[in-house]
Amino acid sequence: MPKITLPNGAVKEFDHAVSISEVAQSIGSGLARNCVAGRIDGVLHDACDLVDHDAKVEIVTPAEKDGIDIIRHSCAHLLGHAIKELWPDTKMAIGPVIENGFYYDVDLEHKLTAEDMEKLDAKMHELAKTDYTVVKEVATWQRAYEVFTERNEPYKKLILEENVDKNDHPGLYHHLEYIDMCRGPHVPHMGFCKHFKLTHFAGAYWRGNSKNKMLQRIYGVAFASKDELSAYLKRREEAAKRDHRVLGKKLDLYHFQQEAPGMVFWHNDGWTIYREIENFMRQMLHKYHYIEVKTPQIMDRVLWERSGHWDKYQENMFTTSSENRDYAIKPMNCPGAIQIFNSRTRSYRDLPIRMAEFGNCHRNEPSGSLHGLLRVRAFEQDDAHIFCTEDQIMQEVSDCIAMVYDVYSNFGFTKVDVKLSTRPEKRIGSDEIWDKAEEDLKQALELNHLEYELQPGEGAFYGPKIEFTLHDSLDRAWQCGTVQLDFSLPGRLDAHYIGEDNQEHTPVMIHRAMLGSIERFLGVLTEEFAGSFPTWLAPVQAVVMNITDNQADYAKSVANKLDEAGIRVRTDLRNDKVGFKIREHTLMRVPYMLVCGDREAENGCVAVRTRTGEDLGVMSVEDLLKLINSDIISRKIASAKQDA
RNA sequence: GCUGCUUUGGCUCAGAUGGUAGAGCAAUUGAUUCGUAAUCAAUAGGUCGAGGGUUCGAGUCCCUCAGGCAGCACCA
Repeated sequence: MPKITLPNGAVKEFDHAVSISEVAQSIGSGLARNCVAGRIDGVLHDACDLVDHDAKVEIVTPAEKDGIDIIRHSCAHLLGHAIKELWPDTKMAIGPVIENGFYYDVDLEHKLTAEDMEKLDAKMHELAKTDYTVVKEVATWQRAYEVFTERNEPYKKLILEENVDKNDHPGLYHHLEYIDMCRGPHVPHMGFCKHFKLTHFAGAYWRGNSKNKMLQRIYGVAFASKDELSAYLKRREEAAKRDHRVLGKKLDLYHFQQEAPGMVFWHNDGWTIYREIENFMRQMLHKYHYIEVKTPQIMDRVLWERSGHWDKYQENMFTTSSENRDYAIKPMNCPGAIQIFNSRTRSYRDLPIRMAEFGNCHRNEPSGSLHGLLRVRAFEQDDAHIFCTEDQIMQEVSDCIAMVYDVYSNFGFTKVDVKLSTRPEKRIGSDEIWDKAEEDLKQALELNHLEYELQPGEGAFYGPKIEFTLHDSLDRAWQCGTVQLDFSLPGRLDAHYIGEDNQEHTPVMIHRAMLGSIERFLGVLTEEFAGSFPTWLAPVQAVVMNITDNQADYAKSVANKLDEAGIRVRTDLRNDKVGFKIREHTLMRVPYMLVCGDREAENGCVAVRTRTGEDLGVMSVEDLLKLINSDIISRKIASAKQDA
């Protein structure tokens, strides 16, 4: 006699155990039609699952996140159903839900092609259209094993053997002829799975391990409605236009070429932004009381052996040799910083020492990992190493975090993910110091009121770390800022200071970057602004243009005034229509376009138009300067974030 | 690095079934001097990522290498 409490507080009594779909039916036929699954006392269940005790029951529909995710999950099954019809010898691995969609990893001799994707997509739609009922079977381990033995599904059997307890009751979902194993829940019938699209194929290792066989991964997106699906696809298209690799070419910022894979040729305009970012960071270094140093690009291999990098990262280091000595091109700056620390005797009174370096690093990253500016082989870190005592960790880390947000806010970033990675299994240092270090990082995060994701076991072997992640236009995450504690390197490289007790102590080293690498940061920034850099960063801040040759000299004089005032200004005196020039510089995202016609020349004024198409009217050069300078000083970002 | 795809003039792209390359934009030149997202015309410019091979003949088929793209793996 279950008594069922609904979300609105209403209570329904039944004289028998009822399924969730029956509960939905008892509320209304409309809700029943939309019932994808349900929650019994907060736990997700299939619509066919029975409620046999007093419980709170909620009906899950496609209107909520769980509902649409269930549809996505069922789409993965649908994919399995369809692919087995087209290629019966396909071996199914795993098919989970991901953001906006799903994928399925399959093992199939035949290499799937673009045409195959269309065929598969069509087959899935065809099957879903019949709105067949999905039948859930709660099986025994044995039964499931037999099913997949009979169906020749070695990966499903492996999952059973390695991941499922023999006393468990795995769910078998029958999609007509096709059977998949899943915790569920799944849709009760396939009519829910209408608005999906297969998007691409890629390789993926079984169990995510590169030692294992590579399977074919089939990606798809799915939504509750046709509109949501097409809106999503449209968004993707728009996002692709903001790709920093596309914009980098269009805006003439930089280029890559075959002879230097993963290394940037910065053009004037890109390099201008780069330098502005550096300048800004130097101001921040001053504000947060850092000193700045510069260390050699190449150092003897012995140093890298001592630091431990040779052992661990040899494969990824560029090397060179001369006169029978082996050198490594630095992949990071810490050993260099320690040499400076070690260059004289340090007292506890000197600590903390905050030693910044715009360090150029080279890492021989795997070819397949290179990605525009976001993953390169040569880059400049806005690096710093803080040498401090254990007691100072908390304060220093907290200051670093505050600085990260100070820095990011100047660039207008709103979506910053924070992660805390704690002790891995293989590590150095005592548990006591790890306890303290992790606690310090945690407290520092909390002190700064940050929500963060805990990543247990993901820390470096030498210490825990905080990561700050930014996102590109397709929402791929890129680690930029980081604050890492290091209990290893100072000791390995003989860093020490004299303590209050007149004894030698090893300092703790905090390794920290705000932007990460200027290259990556600039890449993310380009996508964030869709190329419309705020005025303080814009490579060209204003273009002065004439209407006819009559005003050429006047236009030049205006440009000169701006130039003398430190504005990055260019002239466009070409014999072309203003409309043409406006269009061109708008596409180049120049913040201010200044038109000089006879009227302006007579009055010593300019007509001002912004890249967003706004007409600011006619004003004096002095007023214009005030306007531009206020943008620059405030690092104004409004109106910059427009679509590409 | 792995799997798949891809690589044609500065850029973006066409070039079924193999018979020695086309367009738009940009560029150059000329005309036009015309007030806020593209004035008109003409000209020039590729041997098709590199190297092999098959063929009477290859941008077009095969192999090797390199770059790029998507994802996986990696990311001090």
